[in-house]
Amino acid sequence: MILKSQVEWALHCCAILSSLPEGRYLSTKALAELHGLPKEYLSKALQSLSQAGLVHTTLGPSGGYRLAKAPNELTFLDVVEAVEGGGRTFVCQNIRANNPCRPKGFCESGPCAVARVMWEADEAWRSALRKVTFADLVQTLEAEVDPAIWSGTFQWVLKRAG
Amino acid sequence: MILKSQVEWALHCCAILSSLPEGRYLSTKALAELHGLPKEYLSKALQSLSQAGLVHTTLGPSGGYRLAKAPNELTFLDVVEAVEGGGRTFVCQNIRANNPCRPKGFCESGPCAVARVMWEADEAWRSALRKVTFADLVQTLEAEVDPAIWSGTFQWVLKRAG
DNA sequence: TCAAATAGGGATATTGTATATCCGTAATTA
DNA sequence: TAATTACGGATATACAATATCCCTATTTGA
Ligand code: SF4
Ligand code: SF4
Repeated sequence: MILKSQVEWALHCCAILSSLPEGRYLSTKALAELHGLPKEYLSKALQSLSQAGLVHTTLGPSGGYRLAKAPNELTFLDVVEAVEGGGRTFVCQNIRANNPCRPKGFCESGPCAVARVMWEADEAWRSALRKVTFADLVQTLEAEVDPAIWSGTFQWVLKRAG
Repeated sequence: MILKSQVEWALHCCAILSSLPEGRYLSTKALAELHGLPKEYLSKALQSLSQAGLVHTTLGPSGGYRLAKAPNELTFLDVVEAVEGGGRTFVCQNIRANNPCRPKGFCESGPCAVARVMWEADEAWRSALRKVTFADLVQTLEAEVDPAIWSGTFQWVLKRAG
């Protein structure tokens, strides 16, 4: 059970977009170059973000992406669910219904204890991701990343932002 | 990102083994029949439990599986990790290393903020599963499952347990 | 006005993992 | 001794993740 790599890509892209000045847009091409990723495939991840309403887009030269909300309104969970989907990690196949001791046509009353425990764990996972915003992330990165690289990257991005 | 169905199978099998009288063993064949599952494939899941040391096995006729620990010592996390593996759901591909603004050979100092957030969420998930034991589960099931089916299943199992 | 650049979407190929089955071996029991 | 079991290896199948390609509509800017 591993998250698709698109999740990492989308998280990094949103981190970059979070520190983009108001009103500027950054293209798929720039984001792909910056992270060393296949442009066409990264585009799919960004489209997922767009469909989820997390980013805003413009067309044409100098077009691209910007965040649709302020960084402190955008959570990790938003991004993860946009590309990974909001489904449960535990899908119940209702194998209890195969129990030969049950009378035919016996109807179960709701999800059983096993499934509920697993779903609570899912919720704990989501809850942890919901607590962290991209404002938090940028703050941490600013403190941790080498200042030369940080500002170098910022300049690199600004030069390409439309 | 979906858990394999083996996880559900293993959880159900451990639930059954939890209410098995001390010293008795239940075979793959019986467990497969009870849940309506392919015997050969279910066997792989049970072998995972065995390799993880969660169950004890005996060979020959009347052989099979029993829990290696008491039900209140066996957690959901034990079983889930035995069949799904203990790896992280977020695997960092270190795409920050592709940043063209970085000097060549620049060496990152440990995992970055993005990965840490994701790993903390994983830990929250694991923590939730670690809190629930099979003693808890059996207690819940006894209270919820139709008494006729519960005791019927118990008899069915006893008849086949070696 | 027009050429270039962009997001977006559909089609498709490739890869990898989950699912499932089959068979041989060693151990154990009745 | 014959039947039954766990176990592991090999293999086949189904499906999802990964990756690329191509076409369209839109917008920019020269
Ligand atoms: S016991 Fe729970 S998890 Fe298992 S099949 Fe029934 S509802 Fe699903
Ligand atoms: S920023 Fe974090 S998650 Fe992304 S590649 Fe670097 S270490 Fe991995």
